[in-house]
Amino acid sequence: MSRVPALPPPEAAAAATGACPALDDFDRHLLAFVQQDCTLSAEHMGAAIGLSASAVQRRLKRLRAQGVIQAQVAVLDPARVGRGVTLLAGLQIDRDNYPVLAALRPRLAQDAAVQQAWYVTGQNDLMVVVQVANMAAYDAWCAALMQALPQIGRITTQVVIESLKRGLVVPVEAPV
Amino acid sequence: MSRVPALPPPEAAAAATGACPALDDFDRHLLAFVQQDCTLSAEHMGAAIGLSASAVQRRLKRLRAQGVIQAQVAVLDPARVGRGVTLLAGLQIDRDNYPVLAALRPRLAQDAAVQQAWYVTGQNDLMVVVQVANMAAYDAWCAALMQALPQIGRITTQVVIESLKRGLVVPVEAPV
DNA sequence: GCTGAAATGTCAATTAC
DNA sequence: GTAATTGACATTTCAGC
Repeated sequence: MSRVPALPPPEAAAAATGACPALDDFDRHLLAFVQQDCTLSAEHMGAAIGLSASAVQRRLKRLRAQGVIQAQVAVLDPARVGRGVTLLAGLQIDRDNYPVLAALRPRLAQDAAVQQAWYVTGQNDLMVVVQVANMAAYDAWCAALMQALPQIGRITTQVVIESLKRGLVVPVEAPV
Repeated sequence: MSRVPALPPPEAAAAATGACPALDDFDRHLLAFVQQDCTLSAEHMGAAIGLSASAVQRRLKRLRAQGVIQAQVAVLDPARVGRGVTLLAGLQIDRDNYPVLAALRPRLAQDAAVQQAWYVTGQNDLMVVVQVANMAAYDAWCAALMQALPQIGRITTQVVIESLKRGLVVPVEAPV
């Protein structure tokens, strides 16, 4: 009759309500896996943590639907596609021109050279990671940005000599 | 005998040699696709750019083998896994202690809170993107780092108020 | 002690590689 | 052609009455 005793779902019930994304240990293990390699088969991951392939698929589907998994993407080597130069641009906005931040948002989003952008506290108002082919391209990028948005008072540049760590991996530990 | 006329590989032959990764328009289109969503089927992408599914799979396999595609990963929402606070830490190393950079490299690589790290020019020697649960955790992170490596003269912190753009997408345009 | 919801595992069928 | 994903169904566990 019974072949395998169904394993007890700890707080899985609460997670399925949809509202509160309470992740259990299975979820955390799966998230750790797919953050490193999302091409692993459900069977492979399930065998590693003690779940069937179907259960793994269901959980990943739920995590995608809940927005915990935002996307599954390929990471390229920038140098191999002709964008080997990375820079960190610190943007300072004049005190009286803070509304320009609203205009900056769509511009940064559409700008292919902009890889990441944060609105921050401190010396700069915005920090932008820019990926270009060479310094001339960066110079042109700065010129175009400052011409389009004169409210930008200053751009402080930090040239990346070497990228020591690159990724969007977020640690998924137990909530203690 | 022959059923389907072998499709003309433009500079694919040169690329397949392994040495020179000359990307053609098909490759660039595929890279643009998979950077946004690597779960798209080969058939879907092939139909969009005029290639068979098999051809798409061959090209993607080659791009992975060449290292153009470094990885395929899931991107998580940091807030949904309890790491909603992002900071940019600027590390300054004392002039006489530059060898500490060698010790920093493995430490940053193993530190789960460190998402990205660049060795840069300018005011700071290193810029580090740190992802933590709250400011207390960041304080502890700084304390641990400075205790482990006293050669770090100063850590300048920029707190991320809002992430305007997040990703590792690299534009893949024609070489021109 | 019984009933209902939720999650798992197994199997078959579809799809993609 | 092979492997993996998807959907359907029976079974088990837990919460509530």
